[in-house]
Amino acid sequence: MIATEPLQDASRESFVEMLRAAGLRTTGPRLATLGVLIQRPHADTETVIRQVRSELGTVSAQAIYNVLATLVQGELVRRIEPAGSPALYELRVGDNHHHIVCRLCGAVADVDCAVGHRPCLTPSETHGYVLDEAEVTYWGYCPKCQASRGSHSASTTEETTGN
Amino acid sequence: MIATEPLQDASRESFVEMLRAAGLRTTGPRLATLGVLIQRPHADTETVIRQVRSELGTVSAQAIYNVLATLVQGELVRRIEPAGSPALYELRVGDNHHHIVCRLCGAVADVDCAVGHRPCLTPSETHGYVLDEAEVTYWGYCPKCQASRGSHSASTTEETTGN
DNA sequence: TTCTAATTATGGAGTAACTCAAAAGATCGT
DNA sequence: ACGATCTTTTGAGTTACTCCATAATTAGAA
Repeated sequence: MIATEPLQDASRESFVEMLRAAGLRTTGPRLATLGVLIQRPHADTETVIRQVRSELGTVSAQAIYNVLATLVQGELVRRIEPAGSPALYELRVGDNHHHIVCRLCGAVADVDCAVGHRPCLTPSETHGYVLDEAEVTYWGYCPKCQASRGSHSASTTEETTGN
Repeated sequence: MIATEPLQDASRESFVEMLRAAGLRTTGPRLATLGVLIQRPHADTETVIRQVRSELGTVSAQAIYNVLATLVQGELVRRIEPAGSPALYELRVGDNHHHIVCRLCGAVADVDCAVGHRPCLTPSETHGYVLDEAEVTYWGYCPKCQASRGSHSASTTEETTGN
């Protein structure tokens, strides 16, 4: 499942459109990165690098850092950074959804936000701050880690994420 | 305001008690760290190191990393890690309060949680996860950064935090 | 109070996850 | 196809840690 994904090919057209709509040039690393993120929501940088390389051959890590930063800035990609985890990236943007993170293996799952737009919650006291977003991170144990409780056998398998 | 703070001396007794209650030995770096955190909620490691040194003289950075980790484990201190920021530490534990973070300067303020115990929110769909905490981070602009909008003059002054 | 066992601090090395900058290369409007 | 502009490469540098072996300190027993 490394060369010529049908899924990728099918999405390629829309990726090009997405990039153009954001005023960005279409380059190999950008298309490949979008392809990885469609297949692996919540991928970290290292996963994106590995997957993009398996598709395109040699690509510098710096290029991927640039691509991800550009896509985030262009609002095609959202970056999250749960405590203790490196940055994770996802294609789902604009719906202000939230995340559940497993304390043991770091697996991430999406949770729809009941409100759906930012900020979905507002505190009673804002200390003079002007708020535009409420980010909610739920912490707990994923199904797999619940099974192997006590024997803390983390990091061997993941769940909803695909690192 | 560097040597012999009255505040510190007043709190010293209760710090000793806190440590003993958690089954921890009372050492200089630990007492000094607690002292710093009472004066500067949301201090980062580097701030704690600097302040502890100004009080005790030479203390290794590693010692402070150890102290902070120990205090967090003993539940005397809470560690938060807003995206884009190094770890921050605070003495307020056990009330499940939340935080407002300034997008420009990183200043952090506390927000009381209406519910007050964990988890204060529960999502509709948990994907099989067992949840024990809902962490809310509000993002926005602190009063000082609102004043200097557009001219992005961040990082010069802080607000509620004291880095 | 002194000793001993366990814990804690030091110093030095090492790592992950980035960021910065200059030069070579690719993209796209014309 | 051309050239201005944007991307990628290459390589160095930074931050915020973590790991380890050794030395120092502490708490509680004798």
